[in-house]
Amino acid sequence: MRRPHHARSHEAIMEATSALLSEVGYAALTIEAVAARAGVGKSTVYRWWPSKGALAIDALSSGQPAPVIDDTGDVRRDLVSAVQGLIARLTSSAEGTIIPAMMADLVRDPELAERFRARLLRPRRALVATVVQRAIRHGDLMADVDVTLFLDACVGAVFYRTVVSGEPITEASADQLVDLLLDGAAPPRPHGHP
Amino acid sequence: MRRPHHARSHEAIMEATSALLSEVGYAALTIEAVAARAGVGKSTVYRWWPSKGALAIDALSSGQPAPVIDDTGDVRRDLVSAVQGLIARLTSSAEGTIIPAMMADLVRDPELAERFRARLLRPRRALVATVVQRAIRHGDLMADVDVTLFLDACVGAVFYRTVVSGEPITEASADQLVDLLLDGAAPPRPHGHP
Amino acid sequence: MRRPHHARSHEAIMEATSALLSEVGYAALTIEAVAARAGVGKSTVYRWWPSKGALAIDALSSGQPAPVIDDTGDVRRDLVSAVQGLIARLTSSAEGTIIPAMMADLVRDPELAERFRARLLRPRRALVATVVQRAIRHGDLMADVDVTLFLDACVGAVFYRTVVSGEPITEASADQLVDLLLDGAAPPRPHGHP
Amino acid sequence: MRRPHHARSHEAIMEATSALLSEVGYAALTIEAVAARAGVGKSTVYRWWPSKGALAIDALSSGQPAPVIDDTGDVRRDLVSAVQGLIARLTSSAEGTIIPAMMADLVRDPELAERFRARLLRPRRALVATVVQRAIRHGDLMADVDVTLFLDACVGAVFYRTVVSGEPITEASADQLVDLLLDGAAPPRPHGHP
DNA sequence: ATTTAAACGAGACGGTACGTCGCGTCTTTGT
DNA sequence: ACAAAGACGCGACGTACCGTCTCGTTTAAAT
Repeated sequence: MRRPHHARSHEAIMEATSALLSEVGYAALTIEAVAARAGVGKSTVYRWWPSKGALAIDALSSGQPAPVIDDTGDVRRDLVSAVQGLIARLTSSAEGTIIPAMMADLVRDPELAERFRARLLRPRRALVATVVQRAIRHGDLMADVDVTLFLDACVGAVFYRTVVSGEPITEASADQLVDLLLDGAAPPRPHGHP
Repeated sequence: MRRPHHARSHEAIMEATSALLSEVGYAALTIEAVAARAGVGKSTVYRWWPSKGALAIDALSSGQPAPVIDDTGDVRRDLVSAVQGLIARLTSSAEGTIIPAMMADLVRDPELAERFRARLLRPRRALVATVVQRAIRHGDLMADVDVTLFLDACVGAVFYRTVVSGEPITEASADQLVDLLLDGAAPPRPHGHP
Repeated sequence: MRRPHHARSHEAIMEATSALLSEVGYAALTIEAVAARAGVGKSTVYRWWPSKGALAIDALSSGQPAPVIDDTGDVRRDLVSAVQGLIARLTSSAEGTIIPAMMADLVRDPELAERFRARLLRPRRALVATVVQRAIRHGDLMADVDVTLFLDACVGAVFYRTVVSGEPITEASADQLVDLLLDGAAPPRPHGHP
Repeated sequence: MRRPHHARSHEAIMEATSALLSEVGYAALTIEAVAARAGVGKSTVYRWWPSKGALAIDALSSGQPAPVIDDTGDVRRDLVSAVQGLIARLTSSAEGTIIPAMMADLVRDPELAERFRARLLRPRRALVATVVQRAIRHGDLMADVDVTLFLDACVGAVFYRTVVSGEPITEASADQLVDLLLDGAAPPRPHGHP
């Protein structure tokens, strides 16, 4: 069973990390500063966390306020609302900068990536997945929809636009995107695929 | 007219950067190493490039082999082929690692981000945009499709899945994705939107 | 009567110290390593020994094989043999390195120095002092010889040459040194001091 | 040809080292503190000096005031005066502590030992050697005296007594020692060795 | 053909953070 | 109850690059 590190230092470190993350961002976060701020030796940080990435992931996930996802039964409406939440989160400089900034590390370090997915990604995805799966059961989405791919397209579009392509994005974009994903870009055909 | 930096060193620096990028990746790329490898003083590098990000972008864009996009007239087929190419590029460790690794810097440095988009992104996007726009003209895609959003969804899904969600992705995923984007996830309705 | 620390750990610590001293030397000796090697907690070591110097002194003195000094009655011969033994000990890398290495600590810590003298130095000096004192009684050395100074000159010359001046020294040097100390460097004068 | 490092930093480092040596001693001297005190980056120190030992040796030798050795022609008197100087230097806490403290390092690091001998030892020895050699030429010392051994015995006795045996030593001891080395401990014999 | 100014290679410089090691003290755990 | 195990705050280690800054030296344009 995992030893629940001496509670004192653990908490101090998490708090220091959160504070520094929002003050200076991920790139300028240093383990040295975390330790100093937490009133803790560097080795104590290194003893429990293998890298600043792990530190940041734990700090983010321990302080997160359980994001709420609407679940009214109307897929379109629920998805739009979820996407709007995502856009808000990615464009508010706090989180919106941290996660892309961590990507360089995620790409290099598979263990870190797994920690990221387990602690930050999957919990949030599960919420949206629920909405999608119920919609499938209700016949509002086609039975053969690949839920995972659908989620990737949904979140990926927002993420990519925000971070990579840099095109302007507003909460209004949420409608467009959801329409695209639900109705497709091709004109409706009389009886399915030709 | 601006003197185009002394050809000698410029080329040597670009070559050294490319070589190091593929040998050690973006994160471990250092300007010191580039200068040393190019047989050039550090200040010569700094004179012409403001950051290692700029260096990498120029190195990547100067050596790129003009990606070819099929343009057969069949949107679905052309898009699938383009997405397959994208998947191949992002999962081959070379380029697939470099671009995500640069994101931390892109997010912090708007000028760098602009350089990235101008040199690497827009040229490639333009090719696919052409395909999409013609499809619109031919009536194969709906007239009100937002081309930019469509591209972001298309590329973003692949990018996000590869780098962030980490779900398995193969060239076969290209079909699924294109189907989703063209036909939508909702079941076809008899006469358009209710 | 003083409880002789729990025999088990005491012995294990002494053995670990001796082993490490001969493997890595005094400078690289650490209390952490001693404790680990002895299968003992660090605090157990600290409970009984105040410093690594004390540890080393005890380890050296507990394992020493009672150096034998010739005592044939011929001062010159006995001294030469004693000096040869000293040279051998100081130039064999094991002990020869440990004692000079401890000097930094001896100079800083008077209690440690006293422990060093009591446990390692005086026992050995006493043996040679015996030889010298008998020689004085027999008239082979002058009555006003300061035994302590004589011993310091004798051992100091060897020690200093070995460790500080670094001049080559062999067992043959023993003869030269003893001759110098017994006969002096000045030419013999007809009737004693003028 | 040796590059005479950028004079600025070189001097600042030497001064900081000297100051710290006399304030905290050799054992507590840290390169970090030297750099800080000199207003210099650590790497600048490491660039020019391989170890704190080298730093200390250079600092000591660069600031030394050319010790004066009496050379009156009377060997006994000159030697006594030289030994008195030596005693004074070794018992004044400044130098007296530094050199023994360095010995642990000298013993481990032959290059450092050589630097020590070249910069600190040989210059001083040369002065006394001159006195001894002239005495030999004048017939005041026997022709077959090994000058090096004589010096080692002379200095070694003082050094050893001060640092190792810890016996009390005063400037008066100088007379005793010189008498011992010049006249020997054995009673004068009528006509040389029997 | 000579001058002149820039760009150049080399690399020292003051810094910052790295990740590691051992200190000596203090706490927990298990027997 | 004691001792092993080892976490803790601390401080220094020696290394790697950062971005800036002299240094002479090419090198090619303008005289």
